[in-house]
This record gives sequence, C-alpha cells and structure tokens, in this order.
Amino acid sequence: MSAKKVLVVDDEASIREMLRLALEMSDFKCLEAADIHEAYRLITDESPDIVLLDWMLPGGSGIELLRRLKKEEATQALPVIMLTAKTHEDNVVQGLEVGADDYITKPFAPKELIARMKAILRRSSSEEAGSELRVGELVLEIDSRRVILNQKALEMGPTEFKLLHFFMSHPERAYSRAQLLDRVWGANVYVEERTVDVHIRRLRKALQAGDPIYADLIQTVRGTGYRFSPRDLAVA
Amino acid sequence: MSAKKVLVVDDEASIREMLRLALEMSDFKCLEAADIHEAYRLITDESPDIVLLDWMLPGGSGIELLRRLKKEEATQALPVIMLTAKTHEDNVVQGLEVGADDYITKPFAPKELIARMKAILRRSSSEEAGSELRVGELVLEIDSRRVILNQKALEMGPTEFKLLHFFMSHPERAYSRAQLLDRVWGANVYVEERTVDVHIRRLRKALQAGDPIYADLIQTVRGTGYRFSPRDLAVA
DNA sequence: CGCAGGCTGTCACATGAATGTCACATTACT
DNA sequence: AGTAATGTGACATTCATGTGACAGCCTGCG
Repeated sequence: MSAKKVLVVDDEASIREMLRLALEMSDFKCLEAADIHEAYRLITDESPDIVLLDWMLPGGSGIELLRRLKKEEATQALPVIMLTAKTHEDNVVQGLEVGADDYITKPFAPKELIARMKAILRRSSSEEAGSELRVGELVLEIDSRRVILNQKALEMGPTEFKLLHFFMSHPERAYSRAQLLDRVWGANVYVEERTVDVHIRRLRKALQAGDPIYADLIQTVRGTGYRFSPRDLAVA
Repeated sequence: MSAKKVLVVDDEASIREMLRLALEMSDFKCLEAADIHEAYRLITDESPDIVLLDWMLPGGSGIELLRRLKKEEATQALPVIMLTAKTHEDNVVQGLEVGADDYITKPFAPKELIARMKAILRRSSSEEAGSELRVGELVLEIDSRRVILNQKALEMGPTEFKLLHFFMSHPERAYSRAQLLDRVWGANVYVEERTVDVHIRRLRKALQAGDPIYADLIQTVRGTGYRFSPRDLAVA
C-alpha cells in the first residue's frame, strides 16, 4: 500500500505540528489546513485519502465543512475523523449524523488515532476493490488493470493507464501539468512538464484506436493544462 | 466411498501409533508427520483428505501450519482438526478463527474422534464433489492433481500446478509477483520475485505444448505482474 | 550407498516495451 | 503577422520481462 495522504484541519499550529510528526512517523503523507477555505482547496486539489477535522474552527465550524463534503458527490466517500475538544456529546452525535466516520476527543494518544485511521482506511479501500470506472462505452477495470472500449481492450502503457485512471476519477476539472505530474507520476519526481503532453498524446492515440470519439474526452485547456470531460461526449 | 487418507501431525510417536491403530481400524489410510515441514511435504505430495494437527509442535506451532494451509489456494478447503492438550480456550478460539474445522482435547476417545472426522468429511466431500476447474478445453482436476487440455494430460511440476490453480480460481485480475509468491508459494517464504517469471514461463510452456492458444491465457501486465484471462480466449 | 532424474530457485544475457526529451510542425490568440 | 502554447514524430536510454543454462536438492531406484 502506497503512502496515504492525510489532511489535518486545525487552526492551532502546534496541534498540526504534533499530528504531522505522529503521522509521518507512521508513513503517512501530511497536508495541513488552518481554516475551512484552505481545507476545501486542498481536498479538491490534492484529494487526500482521509481528513482529520477539528471541531472548533474560525470562519465556519468544522461541521459546516463536513456537511459540504458529504453533500457533494465527489467527496462523499472521503473518510472524515472529527477531533473534538471536550466530550461534547452533542457534537459527537451531530457529527456522526452528518456523516463523520469516527471521532476522537482531545487529548488523545497518537497511537489510538493512527489505529482508528488505519481501520477506516482498510474498510474504505476494500470497498474500492472490484470496482471499475465507466464513461459511456469506456470501462477502466481497476483489478485486471485493463481499459475496455466497445468491448475491446485498449493498448497503453502503465503511465497512460494511471493518467486515465486519474482523469476518470476527477472529471470536469482542469489540471496543470505540474498537478498532473504530482498526482500521476508522484511527488519528488523530476520530469519536464512537457512530458505530460507526450503522454496525453499517447493516451489520446490509444483511445482513438478504439473509437475516435472518445479521444475528445481529453481536452486541452490552453494556458492551463488538460481536462477530462465526459459531459461533452457525443452520443450516437 | 473409497478409503480416505488421514494425515496425523504430532511429535510424539506413541500418539501417532495410537491414532494409526484407531484409524486403520476404521478403514482410513494413515500418513504420519512429526513436524511441520514433513507435514507440509506430505500434504502437497499426498493430498490427504483430512489433517489431524497437534497444537504443540517443535519448530513452529501447529497454528503456523494451519495459517499457511488456509492462506494457500490449493489447500484452503482441506479440513483440519486441531488436537489440543489441555482445554486452552484461547488456543481453541484462535484455532477456529484461523480456520480449523473442529478441535478435540486430549485425552479423547478414539471413537469420538472418528465420529467427528466422518462428520466433517461428509460435509466437505459433498462440497468437493466434481471439484474441477474448467476454462474451455482446459480442465484442472483438483483431486487427481492433473491438468487436461483437449483430452490430453499436460506435464508440469507441482508449483506450476498450484500457480495455474490459483489463476483459474482468480481470473481477470492482475497480480503482482509479491502477491503471487504470497498466495501460491505461501507466506514466510524468501524467494526472489523474478522466480515467478520463470514459473510463469514453465506454465506457459506446458500450456503451449497442449494447445498454443491456451498459452495466451497467462498474460503479462507490464509494470504490475500477471493476469489469467479466459475472456480473451479466441474461440474456433 | 551412489546414481539418475525431476523440480526448484537463481543467474546472466537477450529482447522488447516504456519513458523522457528534443526539434520541429501546427494551432490559437492578439 | 507575430508570439506563445501545444501537437507530434523520432530517438536514446532505461527498465521490465523473456529465456536458456546451471547448480543444489530431494526422491526413487538399483
């Protein structure tokens, strides 16, 4: 299992720092946000695997963000663990009602937090298995690591597969080359940005070979990067 | 019902002898092993119908063997009865969790053991009936440990058989070398990952000898591992 | 006991695919 | 037209996999 991304949302820098240490000790990648706005930005930009959300936040309480996340399709399945200061039963109940996956009251032992996180991640990642992503006649089979278009398998390299995988799970949104490098190639990789173009081309070519229409799903956003847009798929 | 093979795993020769007598009295064929290593060898070589496994063993406790058996595809369904010295509830619970089919505490009446064995065998043999895997003209006979392709038996080693067995029961899914080592070779085995390649090749060769088309069932998934895909089998 | 033969795991080398980069062509925008 | 961004074909290199050979190990047999 590759390192999971954790987003820590708390307004106190000291707590964030403490959590960062504990998390990195356990091989999690750690993102930090001090307010709801920043948190939301990081969620859409970085798609963390799990969110640790403090209850008390300036500029909108944590439950607001939670509600928003559970409302939107794209983030509905994102696991959230609430951090509550006291044993405010009310908060806990309310949080779980809105859809938090778990909660933990401060002060807590980092070990316990990590254990709960792992339990939740195990649960959510196993649901993911056996799934497939579909857009029209284009099917990306995760388990068998294949892409099927009109009942026929498409040929593409591992990188194109990962790229398409990323696009299909993040549709209707433009990504810069830098973002794509980060999300598809992985962080800490030194590669030219223009390399993305080449792989975009290879992916388009592969789709084209299966059905020309589907190549149009990968759209160029001039001055920004690329976008995957099922919406514009013309239906015969 | 033909005579069933029973494997007795116990380090005390006197107990093995006692069990042998009791078992042969009831028309079972009896195999004996004094340690885990020998037990495992006999299981793969002789495929007994049921295993009587003592809890306390030198060189790795019985539960280790049990875990290994339940993990590997080829032996997952093999019934195991645990023999525990005292009424160690912990052991019993643990054993049943790992997948023992039953347990019995020493000292026990041979008659009772026989009865339990028969009960389990009755249950499992009905499930086991007609236990063969088939893909097109390729038939893997579990019991006789043979592979038939176009009415002709294929020649392959035990490892290739297990590998094919695993693949045929988990089709349309890509597995990494590490996963295959884990599931086919068994856990706690230190073997080079590239060894998988070699056995894949041997398996392909065996299939090829029977019918070239069937070698294509074993597909390379570049950057990931291998996949067994009956779906792509071209039909004449 | 020693020997032959099958099976296994490992290596070194061969082969071919995938990757990243470039130079140049093309396109969009002003 | 001029400029910047993107598309595209070619290429060297790296990397993953295929493949043949071999030594050790066990087993069965003389």
